[in-house]
Amino acid sequence: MALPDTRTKLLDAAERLFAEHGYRGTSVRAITDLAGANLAAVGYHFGSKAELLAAVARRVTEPITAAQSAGLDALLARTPDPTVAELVEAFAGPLFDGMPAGDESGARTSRLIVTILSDPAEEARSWTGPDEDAVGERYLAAFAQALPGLARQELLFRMRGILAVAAVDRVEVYNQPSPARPTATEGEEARNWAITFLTAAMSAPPTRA
Amino acid sequence: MALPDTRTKLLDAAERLFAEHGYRGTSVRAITDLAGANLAAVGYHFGSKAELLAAVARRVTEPITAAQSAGLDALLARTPDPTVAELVEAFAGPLFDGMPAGDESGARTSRLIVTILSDPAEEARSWTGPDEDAVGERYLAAFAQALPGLARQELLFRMRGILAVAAVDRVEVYNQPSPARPTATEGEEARNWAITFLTAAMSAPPTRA
DNA sequence: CCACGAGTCAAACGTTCGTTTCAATCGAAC
DNA sequence: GTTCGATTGAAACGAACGTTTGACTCGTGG
Repeated sequence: MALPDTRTKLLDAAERLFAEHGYRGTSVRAITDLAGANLAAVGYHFGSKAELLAAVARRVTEPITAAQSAGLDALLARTPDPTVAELVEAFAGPLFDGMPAGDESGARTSRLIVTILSDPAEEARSWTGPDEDAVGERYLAAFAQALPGLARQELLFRMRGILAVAAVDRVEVYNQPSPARPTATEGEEARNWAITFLTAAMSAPPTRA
Repeated sequence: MALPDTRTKLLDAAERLFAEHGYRGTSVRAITDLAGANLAAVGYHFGSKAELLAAVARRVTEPITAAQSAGLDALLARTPDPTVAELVEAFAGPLFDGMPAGDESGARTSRLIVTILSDPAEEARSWTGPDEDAVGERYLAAFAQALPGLARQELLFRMRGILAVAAVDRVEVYNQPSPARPTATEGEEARNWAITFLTAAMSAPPTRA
């Protein structure tokens, strides 16, 4: 691990390039060049470009999903009835925490999320695994308990809204030229703004039919 | 206009295919095939694939921007101090109205918006023109008046949140297989949910520093 | 000392891409 | 009836793509 092996270097390079230029906009040659590896290394270690994307997506989303799950565990251990604000913090927080702003890796991570989430390439679709689904279901139940009277469909809509804000927000930030990038404190600020924004949104009374 | 000319047929085909498969995932050949035109027609009428995308983006965003602008005009004509709810309705409403759900064109439009908004292709960047910027500035001022005490930066963050929810929401809907697509009443429902969600979010008190 | 398997390498494969070329076509103006 | 500009047609261009191949390197176990 001191010296990253070729497989890890490929994952790093692919993560960065997929985040910057999308799946289709990134060539295998660009990945292997950045990784300092041979062109055939992708085929050897991952089988194909699409499987490399899947591996990258797994590596990026796993810690976020784990943090969301652990956050809900900690919350429920403290109280059986978490507030909406607490749930939003636990659910949306990790979506921003993967991003130590100031470091490029943060914006890269979020950029990758939205890229994968919205990439029209067939290979990028249905990237969520059973883990993501399970965590989503748990939060869905917790939010339903904290928001009685809200129809399941509308609740689903609102949880998608959380993902939308968390993911898309950083796109334009990332696209800005380097000097305009957010500093570390600005990144923290954005996180707090998002929590405020989303807590209020989630707490809204049900829409009258 | 009864018989659409080649140029219009190319715009229609490109809009649909860009929305479904993204800029890079759509070949010029696929566009001309769907339009029933010759391969060289894109080069002749638009110069290049990138300029065709710009023309499509312009055609899609223009009516939305116009509706947002007219909505703000109507609002300000009625009262000098619109509420946050009224502003959200006027700003976010047109983002959903371009989408007569049940018809495919709606989902296509929103899909195209998020595709263009988040497409990592350089050609798809900086697609906003002076019109979009001007409307955004006017709403920014109106929201600032309705939300005194909110820092400009946080207000900008929240307005990006509106775009995020309006655009991303429909991505997963569109990706679902046909039978699961929303019906017309479901589309109306989503619009109302979004207004509720976003009005509450925009009305949140400023984040404490 | 040798044999073996994992990993790397340069090279080439066939395909698809955006664009360009130039001849053919067509309707309207003269 | 002919000329002319606008448009369309078939074909080809070079470049870039993902993938595959087969030889080579090298540390390790027999």
